[in-house]
Amino acid sequence: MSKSLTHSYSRYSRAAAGLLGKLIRAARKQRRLTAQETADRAGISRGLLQRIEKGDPKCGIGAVFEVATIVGVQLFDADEAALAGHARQAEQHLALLPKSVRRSPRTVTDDF
Amino acid sequence: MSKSLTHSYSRYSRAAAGLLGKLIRAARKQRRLTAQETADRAGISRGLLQRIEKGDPKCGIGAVFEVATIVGVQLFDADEAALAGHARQAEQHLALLPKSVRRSPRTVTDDF
DNA sequence: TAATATTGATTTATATACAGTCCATTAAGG
DNA sequence: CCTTAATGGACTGTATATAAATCAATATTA
Repeated sequence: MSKSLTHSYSRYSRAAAGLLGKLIRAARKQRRLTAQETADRAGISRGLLQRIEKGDPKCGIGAVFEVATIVGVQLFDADEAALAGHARQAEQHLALLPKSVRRSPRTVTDDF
Repeated sequence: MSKSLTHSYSRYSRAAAGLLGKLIRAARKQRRLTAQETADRAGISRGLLQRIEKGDPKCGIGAVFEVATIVGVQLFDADEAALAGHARQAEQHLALLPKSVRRSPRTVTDDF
């Protein structure tokens, strides 16, 4: 079954993916890297790189991050150390919250 | 063909995906959203949400962004306006660069 | 503690992401 | 210019991402 994913992403998500693609493309050009060379280094195909730069939301996030790193686009702060720090922080914070969530029958609206 | 993707992501990419997952999970708990409810709103399955929160790099970036938005994790600055601005900027910048890159036979090293 | 909801994990079937290839077009640089 | 490389599409086959369903374990609230 599965309805072939009629589902479309929110404007924000599409904008975010598109922006990231453009940033990657600009960064790649700045570094004067060929699409092929960049793809090779990222371990992906040139076709996938095209989709990433075009902002295709269906691209794997790992591949996108990989390319972003290679061309010098940093999504979060900076180095791995910072990343690890963030992760630890997120986890500690998590520890203070209940491990599962019991929802009271409340209605919520999506607005973004 | 296709070697079943022996390729593994760089430490940074894996860390970034993992961090994002943890941030999403923490944010979801803070908002007291059920996994099921969050998945429903994002238009994805609960299983995929689990993988996203676990930091699986193979998850589609669109799905990840969608969930991130829903639970209130902003990757870039803030609102769509800012996003559009960034995109415009990235594009203008791009316009100043050569449309294709001609590489001089130069060797480069990956170090991240 | 009892009752119930949430989670984590696993399994299966199907849609599709991706690699690989080819071709036409465009653009760089001699 | 002319040559050659880079890019943008399109197409195909295969691996796999994803939805859906189920079950056991865990956590929450009454």
